[in-house]
Amino acid sequence: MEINNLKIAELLRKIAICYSVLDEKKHFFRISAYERAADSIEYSSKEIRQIWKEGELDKVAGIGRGLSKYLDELFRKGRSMHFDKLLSKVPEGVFELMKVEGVGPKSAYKIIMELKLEKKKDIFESVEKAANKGEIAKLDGFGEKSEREILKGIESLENRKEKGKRMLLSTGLNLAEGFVGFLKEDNSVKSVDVLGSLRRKMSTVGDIDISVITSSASEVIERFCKYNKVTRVLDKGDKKASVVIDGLYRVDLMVQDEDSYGSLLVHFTGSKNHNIALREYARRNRMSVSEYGIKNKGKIEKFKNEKGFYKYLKMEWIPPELREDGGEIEAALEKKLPELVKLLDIKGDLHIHSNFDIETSHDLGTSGVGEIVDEAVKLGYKYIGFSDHSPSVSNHTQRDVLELLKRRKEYIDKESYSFVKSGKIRVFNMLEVDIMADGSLSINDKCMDFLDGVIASIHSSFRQKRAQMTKRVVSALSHPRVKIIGHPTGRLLGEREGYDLNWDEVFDRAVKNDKAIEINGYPMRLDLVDYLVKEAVGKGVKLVIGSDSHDKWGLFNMRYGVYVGRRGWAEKADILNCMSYNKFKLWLNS
DNA sequence: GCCGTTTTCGGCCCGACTGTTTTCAGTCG
Repeated sequence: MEINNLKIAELLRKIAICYSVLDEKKHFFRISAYERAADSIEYSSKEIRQIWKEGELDKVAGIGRGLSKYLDELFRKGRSMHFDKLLSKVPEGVFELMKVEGVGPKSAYKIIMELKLEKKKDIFESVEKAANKGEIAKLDGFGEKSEREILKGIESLENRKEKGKRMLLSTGLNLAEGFVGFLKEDNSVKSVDVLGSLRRKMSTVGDIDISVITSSASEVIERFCKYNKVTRVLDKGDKKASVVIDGLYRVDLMVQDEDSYGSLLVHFTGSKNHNIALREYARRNRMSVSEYGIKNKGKIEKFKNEKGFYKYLKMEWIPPELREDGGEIEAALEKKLPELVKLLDIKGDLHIHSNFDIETSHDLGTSGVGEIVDEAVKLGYKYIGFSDHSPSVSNHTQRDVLELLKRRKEYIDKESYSFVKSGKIRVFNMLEVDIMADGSLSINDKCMDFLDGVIASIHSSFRQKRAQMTKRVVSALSHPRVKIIGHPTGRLLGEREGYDLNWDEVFDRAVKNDKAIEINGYPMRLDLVDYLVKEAVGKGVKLVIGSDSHDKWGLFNMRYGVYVGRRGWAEKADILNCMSYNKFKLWLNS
């Protein structure tokens, strides 16, 4: 397995931990340099190894001469003397034990070294044993309470079947909605907002952040901790509280007065790197930023809303989805932020599966064409496309396929007749065709001629090498009847990593052949991935957002696709299904 | 260890909460 960005980021974080264990004071800034380099690499849209091959390592943000040298050695020899030397000083169990809530590098190191657990295989079991004997409470700086908290932390970690698993954006938004409703029942609550990665609409989120304006903070914090899903209270203070819900997910509450609420919104919407970049910018201009306001010449300037906050820093208001320190601060200063695509800009949905049995080997939808069209009309769409999976290759001749397609078209026409006739909506007869292992397509040209448009997607042979995968996608992009590449990385969040393609080649071909790349809004896919959307937009690639719905409610997933587009800096003009019916049809037929 | 509309040297984001303390260290976001 070749070393990838995530692994490099993990390694650098481990090195940072080594430094803080060994002598945090001495290495204070070195530690944050390693952490920032790790973040930068983890969120890089390109593999760092590739960048190294091209000799551009020192152009990556957060990587300078020192890290370039170590990474160069790592890539050439598979290991770096410098990293290995540091790692050898800190037992592996330290990194494991740090997964426990409230246990950081110092505590983990101290427990393991003082109790001589460095050679133990199951560190959690060994620490549990020691804690039950009261050995941890005896250590300097620990007590009975912290011993109990560590035991609780290990227990809750082991209750979680998959440790550290992030939740889907859709799951997080739904859970947060429950909390918001509950908090709003309190009369003293003036306003509730969902912040953090949920507000930035990241495709997966690790926790839920909620903020409240209230006249009685302690009452609201009490109420928050008593919500029926809360299984554990982690922290509870005057201004904030943290709980675990369903034994799985962390929820943080922040309380603030109305006067400083704008600063709080900025602070807890983040991301961390956006905040750091904001503060560095403020510092360069002799100001200081916190969740209470902006300190200028010894006086704190307060802000009721975010617009005022950013304006004071001479910036445009930055949409939450862009707050990732990906150039948004520079753009906001120059007043050149993009006008991001909105859900209301979407005129049609082209990726919809019906329940018409077309004898496919993949999953069928569960709603009929009639009820789906009805729902689409209610959503205000001007056009939709039915894109069922193509019939299975092994069980059908191409003549069978054409026959099935004809029957399906009759069914679609009949079911949508009244809607189309009344002029409410137009319907495209499309298909989601498989890109086979050799790059050919699962139906022949004659069948494709029968359709209004083709989405081509990979549904098999996911483990091919990068070059072969790229060849498959590029050959589909070169087929005259294929207009859209569906869910281009094939990832399934929490289940399957996406395949890596040579994106430069794919995007260049898409532009050259006037094809579109799909942003799939199915919550588990959200694919094309946001940072690749940004790359694509930068190269002028046309995009289509599709819900990939398998029933009429699935049409609502369009919003998640739009969020991904927004995170990728996409404007209305980048998304083809923001065009009118006539323009879209013209493109489809071109 | 990184980085430059004050700087190739001398800075480096800010604050809450907890536990074990007797003024603070560790952890977290």
